[in-house]
Amino acid sequence: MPTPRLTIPVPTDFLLHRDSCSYGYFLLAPNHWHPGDRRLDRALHLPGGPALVRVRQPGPADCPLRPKPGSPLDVRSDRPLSAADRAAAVALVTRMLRLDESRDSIRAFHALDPRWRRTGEGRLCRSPSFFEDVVKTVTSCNVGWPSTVGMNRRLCEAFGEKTPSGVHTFPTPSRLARQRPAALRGRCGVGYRDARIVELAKMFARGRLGSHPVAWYEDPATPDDALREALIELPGIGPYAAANIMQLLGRYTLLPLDSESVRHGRTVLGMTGPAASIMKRVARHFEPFGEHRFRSYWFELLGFYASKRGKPWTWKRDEVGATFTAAKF
DNA sequence: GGTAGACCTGGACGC
DNA sequence: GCGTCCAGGTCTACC
Repeated sequence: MPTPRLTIPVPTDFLLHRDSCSYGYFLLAPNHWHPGDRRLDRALHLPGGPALVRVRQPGPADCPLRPKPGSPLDVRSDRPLSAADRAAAVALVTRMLRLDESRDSIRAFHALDPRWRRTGEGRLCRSPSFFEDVVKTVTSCNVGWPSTVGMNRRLCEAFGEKTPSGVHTFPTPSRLARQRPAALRGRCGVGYRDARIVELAKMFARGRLGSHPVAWYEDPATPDDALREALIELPGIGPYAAANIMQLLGRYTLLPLDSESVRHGRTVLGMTGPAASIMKRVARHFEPFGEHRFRSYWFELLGFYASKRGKPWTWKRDEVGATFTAAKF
């Protein structure tokens, strides 16, 4: 029987507000975090058509905004969901919130870097699809954060599908693959990234990225070195983007070094000198964290942002989106 | 292999 | 309100 409601079990350490607001993508359309009632809204492509899901993790009756870790997610949709819709929604939310990342993986990270054991931080949110993660990464290159926010919002508005409540999904590869680059540039303000995004969309729509099937990139058995090499061959993907995509694929060995890494080296780690030298020293600084070094690096950055603006789950998307840039710290 | 400059947008700044 | 400058990662041409 179609119903607009479902429950999703989570790992015993999972906290929605902490773990869904753990990476900047939670601020990018079509994601919408509501700090007031600690709810994540997200428009999804489901077998029966687009639907908006509202994800909450209810706490006890006397304290509904303070769930116990591991409490199941309460998901409500803006339309009834068939069995196929429900199965797809569970799979997409699972990828987004990394519900399939084991507690052992989080424990291994905390064993190497105990600074995050008390808070329990370790999961990094991502997109419901590999394609969206790649496009979001491309839109984050060579621009400040407000531009990334704008590009993703306009991509959804121009080429996403509307759910019954009027929220747009993220565009599918096949939809973007059919566009002329000039349409993306004109309607979404993606600038010179236009042809690169369309080319990536065509590759995803065909099921092959460069010389490998899409599944090869998501396969945990694919060696890190081969994966990085293949990613860098893709249009719009350089060393920074490849390292970022790798962490989104659950490989935390590389650091996506950028201007923000230099800012962190200077203001938090007390490094001085030219940017290129600081980047190398930041990379060396995190080497002791081995295969979890990105998580150590990122949660250090996130802690710095939190010291300036409060915990991420208190950030309002539209306010933070307009003003949040590393250069301001 | 390393480096310089173009790419495009939006924010900051000066007037 | 307008014009100019600048930041940001990738790509290409060139040495």
